[in-house]
Amino acid sequence: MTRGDIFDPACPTRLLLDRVGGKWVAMAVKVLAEAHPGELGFAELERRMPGVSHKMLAQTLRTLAGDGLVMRRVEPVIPPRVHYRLTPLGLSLDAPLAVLREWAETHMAEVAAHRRIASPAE
Amino acid sequence: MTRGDIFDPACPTRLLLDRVGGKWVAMAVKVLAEAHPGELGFAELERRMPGVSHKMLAQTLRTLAGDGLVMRRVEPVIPPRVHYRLTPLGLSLDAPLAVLREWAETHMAEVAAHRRIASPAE
DNA sequence: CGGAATCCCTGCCGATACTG
DNA sequence: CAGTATCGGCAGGGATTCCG
Repeated sequence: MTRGDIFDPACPTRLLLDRVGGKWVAMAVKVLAEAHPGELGFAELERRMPGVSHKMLAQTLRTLAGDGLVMRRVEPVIPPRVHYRLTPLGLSLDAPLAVLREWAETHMAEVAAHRRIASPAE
Repeated sequence: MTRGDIFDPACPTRLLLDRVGGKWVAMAVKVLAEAHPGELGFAELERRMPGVSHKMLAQTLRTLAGDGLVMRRVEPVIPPRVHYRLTPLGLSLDAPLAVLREWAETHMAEVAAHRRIASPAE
C-alpha cells in the first residue's frame, strides 16, 4: 500500500496534521513531555506556555484528553485542582515532533532567507 | 538553549507547523519526494493529488517555491508548461514528514478509538 | 494550460464574562 | 482556580472567472 495514505479522505497523516497543526498542541505536548512522568496543573501549564489564552489551553487539553494523548486527574478539593500528564500514546508522539523541531531549528533560517529573496518588497 | 524554541514568538517549530499544517503542503511534498529527482508538471501534480482545487495547488506551490522548498521550471511554449521538483532543502523536509506519517499510520487508529470512547453520543 | 484575482463561507482563535 | 459559553475578528481555503 503506497497510495493508501495521504490520498484517502480519512488519511492518517491528514488527520494528525489537523490536530498537531493547532496553534498550541505541539507546545503543550512538548511541555508535558518535558515534565514527564510528572504531572502539571492547569496554572502551571499556563505559566509554561506564554501567550496561551485561558480558553485555548482548556480547549487544547480537552481535545488531547479526548484523543487519549493526555490523562486528566481531578483533585476533589475547594478550590478544584486538575493535573495533566501525557499518556504513553501522547509520549510517543513527542518523538516525531522532536524530529520536526530539529528540522525546523536547523533549516528554518534557510527558509526565511529564501522568502526574503523571493519577496524583497512588501 | 532548552527553552529558546517553541516559546519564542518567532519559534521555528511554530513557523514550520504554520506552513506544513496547510491542507495540501504535506501531500505535495510527499508526491514530489516520490517523484524525485524527476519533475512533475502542474497537471500531473493535480492528477496525483485528488481533491485539490486549482487555486490551492497553485497557491501551495507558490508558497513552497517562495520558501525555497521547490524549484519552478517554466517551458516558454504555447501553451505554457511548468514543472516542479523538490530542492535539496525540500527533500530534506520529507524525512521528518515521513516520521510523522509513520506515527500517524501506527497510532491514529488508537486515537480514533479513544475519541469514540470519549464521545459515544453526538 | 498555468495561474492570478475575486467572492464567500467556514472554522480557528482571542477577549470577555459567567458557573462551581 | 478550573472550565464553559458567547461573540467577533481574521485567515484558510473552495468555486468561479479572467489573463498570459
